[in-house]
Amino acid sequence: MSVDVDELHDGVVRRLAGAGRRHTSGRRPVVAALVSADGPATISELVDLDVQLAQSSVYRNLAVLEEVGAVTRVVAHDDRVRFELAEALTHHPHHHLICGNCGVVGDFELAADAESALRGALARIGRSTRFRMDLRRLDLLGTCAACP
Amino acid sequence: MSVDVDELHDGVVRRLAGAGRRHTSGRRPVVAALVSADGPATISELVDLDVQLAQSSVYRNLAVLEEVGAVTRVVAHDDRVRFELAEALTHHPHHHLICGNCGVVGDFELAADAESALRGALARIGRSTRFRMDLRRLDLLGTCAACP
DNA sequence: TTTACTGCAAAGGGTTTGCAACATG
DNA sequence: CATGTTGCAAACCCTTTGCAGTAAA
Repeated sequence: MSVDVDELHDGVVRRLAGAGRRHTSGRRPVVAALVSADGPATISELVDLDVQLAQSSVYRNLAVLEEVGAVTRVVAHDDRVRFELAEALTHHPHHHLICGNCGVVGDFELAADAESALRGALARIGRSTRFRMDLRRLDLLGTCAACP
Repeated sequence: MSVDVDELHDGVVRRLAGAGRRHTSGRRPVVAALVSADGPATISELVDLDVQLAQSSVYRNLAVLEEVGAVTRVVAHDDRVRFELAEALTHHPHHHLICGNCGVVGDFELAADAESALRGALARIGRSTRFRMDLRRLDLLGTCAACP
């Protein structure tokens, strides 16, 4: 991921501090793992990366980091929840491609014109429904290369 | 839902029979509940509709109905899984609007031109990624009318 | 020094499964 | 009648919570 890691780290610290939370030895590796992950990571993946960390702490830290706006919860397949760094920190707006078979999640970006066209269409949809559309999430289901 | 219920029912029976499964008293009410539901229903909603049914049977029947292509699993919020009748039976292609706050799910359709434009864009995305895009699912996250 | 945070283990809650009885084709 | 199906209850698995000790600011 081509992100300035230090700047990203500062962003996390700033957000934590702003909410009266601390930047601890248990949070740091979680963020680091999310930085190096090439897509939304499951909790068990994060736990496995650092056996030192207690599962419960990872759960709690992800909750805090989400609360603070540093990470985003990604709902993909039916089983596990996944997390990724918030776009506010990565400056990499993207959407998700979900494999309907195995549940793996990938990221993709839309070209600027496609993105704005889509946003326009969605805004119209939002007006005609009982939903306020903000395109906070656009997930697509397909089949990944590894699946039949 | 403006669907020919008898035809739909026949479709379910046909699919079950084709897979060597039986159309039973436990499956019928599940399908009926999905027909009357105005959107993807959670399993607990389905169980509550007919207290006669054992939870485990509802789970198993939904799995069978999905296997047979009669119902579709909808992944929405982080907690509960939802199910809806397969489009092959309802002939009502649609996408989903998910409330990012409370998790409620609504359906929506795209105008034909918007739909085909979107499909074109997605086909291009699929080619540039490791995914085979088939637009089997297009879920959008917004905020429902009932949430702040 | 205050109080957020951590680890451990136990509790929760939705989903799955084993098994014996039952019902469908 | 052969075998798919059902109910019940126990087993599972991921996630959450209580608590006492620890460590950030």
